[in-house]
Amino acid sequence: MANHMGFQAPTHDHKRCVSSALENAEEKSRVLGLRFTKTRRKVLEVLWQSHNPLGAYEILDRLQKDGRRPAPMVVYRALDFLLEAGLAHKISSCKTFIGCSTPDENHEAQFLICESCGSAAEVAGQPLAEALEKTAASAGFKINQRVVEIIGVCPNCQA
Amino acid sequence: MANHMGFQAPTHDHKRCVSSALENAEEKSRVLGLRFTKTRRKVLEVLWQSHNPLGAYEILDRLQKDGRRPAPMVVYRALDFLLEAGLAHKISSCKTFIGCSTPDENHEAQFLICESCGSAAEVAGQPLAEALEKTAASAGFKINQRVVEIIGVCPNCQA
DNA sequence: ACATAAAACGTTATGATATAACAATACATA
DNA sequence: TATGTATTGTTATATCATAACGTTTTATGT
Ligand SMILES: [Zn+2]
Ligand SMILES: [Zn+2]
Ligand SMILES: [Zn+2]
Ligand SMILES: [Zn+2]
Repeated sequence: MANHMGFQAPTHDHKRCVSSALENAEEKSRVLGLRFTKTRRKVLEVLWQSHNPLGAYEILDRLQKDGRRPAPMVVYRALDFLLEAGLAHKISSCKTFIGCSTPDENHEAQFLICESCGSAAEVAGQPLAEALEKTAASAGFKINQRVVEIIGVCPNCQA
Repeated sequence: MANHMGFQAPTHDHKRCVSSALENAEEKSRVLGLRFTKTRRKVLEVLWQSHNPLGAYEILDRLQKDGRRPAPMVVYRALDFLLEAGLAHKISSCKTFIGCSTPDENHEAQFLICESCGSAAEVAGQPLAEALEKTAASAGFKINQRVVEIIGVCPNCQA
């Protein structure tokens, strides 16, 4: 079962987001024969502590609580796996990482990022993807990868 | 007069791109009362040496040829000015900078970036901007800033 | 169960990108 | 020319990311 897209209400049951994300990851790894190891699981857990994207060194800080702080490589390697497996995304413009809310199928994510509360939400890509495709086609350009990061204010912070 | 959008043919007269970009910058600075100083001009010249975005330290390398290599701050400060003035853009996903090809009016740029030759082209934002707006609106999100960077293969490199 | 090879991990070191802070200089304008 | 403001020069440091290599764990064939 996939998590929802879009921004979650402040009152939502976030434990469900977490457990669902981890179950999805287990399941996807099992199906694809990927090794969802302890470190990788822990990093994904940390990413899902909130809907706010985290920098690699913030992730390190939070891993530290379970003992001594690991070296940066540990986190970057785990992140490489999670990105590769489609279980997390990188947000280039903020140099941060976030758990994928719809890991069922691999996809490139398009994000809305709130500059007030720091949360980020994936948005459905289809209409956007078409607009990108059209734009590229008219320039004779062949798309391989899309980076779409929209910065602004989320509905929760507007209220 | 504005430079063109889209990818330039390999045979195009690039000297015109350069002179036009610098003239535009002079003019815009004059009109807005900005100080288009020697360093800022030199950095913009370096950015316009090609249609390929450059990292800050690549820019430094190229400034070096006119004497000793300045400190990174020099380039980052000049870039801050150029970005602020709408004379250049940052491409987050590549950590690079490129001269703006349509500096007449301030705008956020959307880029096509060729992973084969490294060149990048601004594309007309209107249809895309509408798609983004629609997507955001349906999530109740208020847009302040857009990052759209499409990676793929340019028409020149497909031929 | 055992041997073997591949994958993942731990650790140290280093590279690449970006900013802070402050003194010195150039510039606008009164 | 005097005065305040913007820009520059310089040193140091913060932040983000990867290289390299030896050890441990895991999967697989015998
Ligand atoms: Zn949640
Ligand atoms: Zn918010
Ligand atoms: Zn040109
Ligand atoms: Zn190309």
